[in-house]
Amino acid sequence: MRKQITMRDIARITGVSPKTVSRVVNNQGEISEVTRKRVQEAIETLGYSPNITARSLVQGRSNTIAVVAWGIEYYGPSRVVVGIERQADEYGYSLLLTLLRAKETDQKIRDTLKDLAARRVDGIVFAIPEFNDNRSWINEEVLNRLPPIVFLNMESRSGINIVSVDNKAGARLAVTHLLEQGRKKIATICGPLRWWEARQRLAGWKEVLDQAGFFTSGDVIAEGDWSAESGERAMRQLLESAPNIDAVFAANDQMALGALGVLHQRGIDVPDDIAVVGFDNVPDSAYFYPPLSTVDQPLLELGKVGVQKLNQMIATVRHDDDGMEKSTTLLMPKMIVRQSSYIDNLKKNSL
Amino acid sequence: MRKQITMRDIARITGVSPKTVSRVVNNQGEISEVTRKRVQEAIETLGYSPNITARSLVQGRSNTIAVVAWGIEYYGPSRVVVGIERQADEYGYSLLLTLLRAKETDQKIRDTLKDLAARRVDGIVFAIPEFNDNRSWINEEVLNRLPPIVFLNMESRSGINIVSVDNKAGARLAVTHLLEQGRKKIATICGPLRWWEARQRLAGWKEVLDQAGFFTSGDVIAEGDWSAESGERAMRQLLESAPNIDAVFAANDQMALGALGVLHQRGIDVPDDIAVVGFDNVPDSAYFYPPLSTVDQPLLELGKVGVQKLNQMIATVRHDDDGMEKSTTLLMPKMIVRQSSYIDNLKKNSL
DNA sequence: TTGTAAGCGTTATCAC
DNA sequence: GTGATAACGCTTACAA
Repeated sequence: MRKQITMRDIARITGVSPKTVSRVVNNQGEISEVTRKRVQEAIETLGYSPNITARSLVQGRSNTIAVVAWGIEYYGPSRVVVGIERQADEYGYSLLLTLLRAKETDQKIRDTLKDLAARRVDGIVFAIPEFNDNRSWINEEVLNRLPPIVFLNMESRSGINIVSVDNKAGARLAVTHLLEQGRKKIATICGPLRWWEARQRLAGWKEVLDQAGFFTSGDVIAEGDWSAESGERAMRQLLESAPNIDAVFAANDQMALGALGVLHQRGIDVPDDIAVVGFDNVPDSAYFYPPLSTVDQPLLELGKVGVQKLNQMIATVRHDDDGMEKSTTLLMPKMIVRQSSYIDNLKKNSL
Repeated sequence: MRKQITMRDIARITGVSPKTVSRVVNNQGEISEVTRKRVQEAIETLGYSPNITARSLVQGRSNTIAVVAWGIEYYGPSRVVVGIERQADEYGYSLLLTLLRAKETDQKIRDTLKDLAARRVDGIVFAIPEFNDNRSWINEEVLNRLPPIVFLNMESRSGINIVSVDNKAGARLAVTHLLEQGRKKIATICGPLRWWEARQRLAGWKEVLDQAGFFTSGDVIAEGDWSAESGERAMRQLLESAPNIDAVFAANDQMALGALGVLHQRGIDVPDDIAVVGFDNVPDSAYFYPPLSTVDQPLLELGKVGVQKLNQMIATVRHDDDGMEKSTTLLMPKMIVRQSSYIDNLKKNSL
């Protein structure tokens, strides 16, 4: 990586014009085999590498999209980023990764986005979970100054493009499954309720139980913070406030894991005494003790569909079809039944 | 994001030269308060955003570094990327993320790096684990055509900059701990031995046992593939080939988790009958049943130190001090003792 | 304190 | 098929 070799250098050496070198590099236009060969050889031997920055400048597009994400050290967010990267790669985009902390101010978020706009990324995937009022900065004026942007996992809303997993439906799956297993008193360890996803999962739980005519009073709800430790706390609280429960729906697998630990300590059998269902289907959940029933989210797909939608927006903007309809796409989770909630008929009969 | 507003536009409107606008934008040079205000206002109202691509072109630096990574859906790799992102952000670099699959060919790796060079990233963090011969492409000729590059977690080697966690030392910690707990027949579930890290961990296990004069024959070694499922298989194999073991060192927490599952099924008590130690300290490991003793790797730091080193390389190249010494930096893991390997004295006496 | 001119390395346009 | 010329939007020298 000494002095940069430019197109001009290649042109001078091979005795052609820079534009011809450009044509060879980009495989465009008709070129005689002779010159093409000669140019290509010069490129090889000199180790010429086209300066993509310059190309971006003149073409007005960077072939780069940015993802603004949070918490990629956790399973869910990192899966989503993987999906985003794969689809971006497929489309030929490079991926700029920007990580935010959980509690960023509005100002910080806007500065980050402004910076991405300055870097002239072609589009942005906003993959920060919705909580508190961290969507309050969204308005037409701000969006107009930004490249095309698609939001992941947030409440449906007009004027912007969104792709979300249907968390409420996922919770419904879990609780319905528990009802089908004959459970009657189903408590929940919900996530932090300042998170939209946590509220959705709680709402799904409530919806099914309300319809079935079961209680959903406060004593069968314990709020955690997604961590296993908070799951322990919540489980202890539930055993106190509602000792006669026969099932727990935890809003994520970590909290379910914490709950399992408490149940072991107390000698409460899972699933015979209390069934447990989680949410997320983290890989380890199949090896928890006992293997955890859970709700699988299509996280890879969430990322992919997000980029697909973004790519459409980018294409639309380019063609000046100022009219791409903004919409929300919902992705469906599915139920994974394992031993923490399932008693097979053989055993059931003998109980 | 309609037509791009340029410096010229701002200049024309405020009646100053483009260069003055540039000075305002970059806070450089002395400018009268009057013009600065005027320019700034114009920038605000027009929503001007400087084109960083153009700046990169003229300055010959992109203020971007790239990370080439693998498996960020797993805890370890994602932590490393987080560390990289943080340090990059601190230095003012943007981060380009490129993900590779496990089994990429040499050619694919080289193409990827070539592309990053074309994008004129200022440096590259190569965070692909070393396995098989996926380092065989490294040679001076290739490196010379690449921006500064630092390698993470690979065998020490002259001519390149490396930052690694000392996996062998980590394994030694684990096995030493088990010996101190009075264990005498310590088996291991090692990782796939085509991985450098797996070989290191196995070597650490062997080293300590050899020194202590204990057996390390094949029947106390079972190879897994890092997955919990392979941990199950390996544990079953060990119980068959060496039924009298009193401890297992698993080369990662997932495999330890699988092993725990098998031990439960067989009614073998952990840690009374068999102690188990893992490696990685994934967050969930504190909530396994029983809580897992493990070796904590400084993964965030690995990423950070990598970027620090890279930043030095970048600075060195710029100053044409062609002489930054290439070196390997080793980071030390630490032992985390939990209940899967620890019997406190009270209980010990009563056994 | 501010302006002018040149150039960064490409590609687009239009000509030959 | 190939080339000349003018951008792209900014910064660096150097002037004023």
